Amino acid sequence: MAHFSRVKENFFTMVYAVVKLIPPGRVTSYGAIAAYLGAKGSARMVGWAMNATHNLPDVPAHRVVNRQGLLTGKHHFAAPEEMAGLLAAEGVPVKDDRVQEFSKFFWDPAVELAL
DNA sequence: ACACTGACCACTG
DNA sequence: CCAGTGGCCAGTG
Repeated sequence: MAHFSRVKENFFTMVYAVVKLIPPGRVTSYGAIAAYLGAKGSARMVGWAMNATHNLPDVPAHRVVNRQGLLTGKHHFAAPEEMAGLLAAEGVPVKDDRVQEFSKFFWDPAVELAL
């Protein structure tokens, strides 16, 4: 499943695929996903892709935060508190819209899905 | 058809 | 060390 680079899929599709693979209780960053997809500078696009998901249940956008562990996308959720709530429910400590011990819960696709 | 923007990140000066 | 800017893709005005 980790051969997205091989396949010429749409960026959005690849982003969705990676996000879907994020295990519960873990979080990753836009940049990490972009880097894994081989598009380092497209971190912005990753967030955009999430926006395109709107509210797809299969795409846990709440597990995707920025490099600082900040819940930058919470504003785009149905309810701003929903993002932090979902993370907290999975065991990820969130305080003041920021993931505590971010490095500890960070899930890097380039490492976890390492080939 | 052009330009700007957007849930970002890393490199320069 | 803080500030500025470039870069990537796609959608919208």
